[in-house]
Amino acid sequence: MSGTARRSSRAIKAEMVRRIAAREWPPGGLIPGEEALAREFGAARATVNRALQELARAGLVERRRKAGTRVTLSPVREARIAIPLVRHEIESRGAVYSYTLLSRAMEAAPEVVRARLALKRGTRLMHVRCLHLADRAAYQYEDRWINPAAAPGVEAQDFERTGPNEWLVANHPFSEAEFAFAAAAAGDEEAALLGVRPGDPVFVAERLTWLAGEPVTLVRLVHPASHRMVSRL
Amino acid sequence: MSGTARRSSRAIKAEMVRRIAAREWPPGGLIPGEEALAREFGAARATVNRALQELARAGLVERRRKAGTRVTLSPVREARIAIPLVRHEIESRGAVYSYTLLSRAMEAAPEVVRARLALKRGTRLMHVRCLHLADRAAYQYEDRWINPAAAPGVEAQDFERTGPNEWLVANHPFSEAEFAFAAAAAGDEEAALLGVRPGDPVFVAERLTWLAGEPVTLVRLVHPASHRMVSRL
DNA sequence: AACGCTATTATGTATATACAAAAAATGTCA
DNA sequence: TGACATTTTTTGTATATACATAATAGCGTT
Repeated sequence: MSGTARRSSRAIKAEMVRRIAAREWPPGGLIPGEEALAREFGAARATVNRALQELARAGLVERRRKAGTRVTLSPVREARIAIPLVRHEIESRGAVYSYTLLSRAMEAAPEVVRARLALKRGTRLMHVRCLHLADRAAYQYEDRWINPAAAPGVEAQDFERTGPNEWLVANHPFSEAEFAFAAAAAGDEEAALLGVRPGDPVFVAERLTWLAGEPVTLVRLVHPASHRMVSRL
Repeated sequence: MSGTARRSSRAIKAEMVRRIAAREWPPGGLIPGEEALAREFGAARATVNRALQELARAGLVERRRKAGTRVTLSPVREARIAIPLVRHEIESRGAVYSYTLLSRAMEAAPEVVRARLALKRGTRLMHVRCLHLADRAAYQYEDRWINPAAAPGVEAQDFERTGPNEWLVANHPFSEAEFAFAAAAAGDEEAALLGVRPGDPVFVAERLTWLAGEPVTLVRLVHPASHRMVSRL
């Protein structure tokens, strides 16, 4: 109730991180309960709770009711990777972006796609294939399936001048997403489009998005091996 | 009962997601203020605030004081990628982890390594090469350079039974890191070790860490192309 | 010992209240 | 008009309180 500076959950969190780093709270060790910490820091339990929940989300501690909170034994560090629009990615490198539509059609979803999107057999999806170029050189090959049920209006889009991602991002936000990255050997068609030899290594990013539980789109983005995805922690 | 469920921040969040999905709250559109929403949902403002903050963290809405909350128009989203210990990664798949040390020596840093770590010419580093196996099959080839100035005690480690990463995470935490992911063609030695043919695609992860500005380690982790790095948003 | 019930306890979350902070909107003055 | 200070609005966060929920520990019965 006092007008003095309150203990911020951020400061509390920082101090907790320090203790974990300094091994005052050793890996695997049980740390004091929220009430005790609240007393120690001179803060409300809710404030300590917030700090601890954030640490738990960051993977530094593990919490269980009744059992208490303990420092994670093997802190899984996390790297954050920005997923920009291809166009911005290319333009930010000072290159000229251009775009080519390869194909666009409503098709019955192939079994692999249907299964990954958990759709009913026979569902028809919009299938778009296109190429993104940086300074006229192939930069990314995009093979995308869009669920019209979750993205009404797709069928009216021709995707002649702008890619489906730009349209989706502007019109159909997603609430959940799954990303996968891998290396693969270029297929004949991909190779021809990207200007590499069949069998050459390519960098593949796959993205699957949902909005409120309904699958929106599954996309496979293929880059030549020279592509590097970089992230700083 | 349904009364409590209705007031939960989860339920409120779900309803908000639904409205965004249904475009009742269109992309770029301003949504009602917290107080109005609290009244509408029959909840406290703190509860609505929590729901909105979670939506903001997920990138679905953008919030600014005084300006209010609006549905995100062009989300430059971020994927978080977990960087676990190889051993845990393998064991969590239910496979048996094993480890083989290939070489360990103090060496003058090659020019490429020296430059990336911004070290003085002639600096000697610990060079460790090893292999991580899942159920006796090659899973990851590790080629690592460690700066003894930032990781005192390396020279006393033989790395016969456990890899350098386990020792590093337990003894020399880092404050900054740079990650890079790419596809590459397997070199002759890598290919032999990983059981693939030279030139076959491999997935390469590079990691560079610093502690308080001083470079600690540079590591190149090579996986067969079957490896997928997955992340959920 | 094995099982199941209950009490205990730490975390999880909602609420009302109060105040802080940021930023847009507005007013003031040269 | 334009720069700068002030007001107002909206989100951000701390607090005390209350109750919910999950999981353990303990007890008693068979």
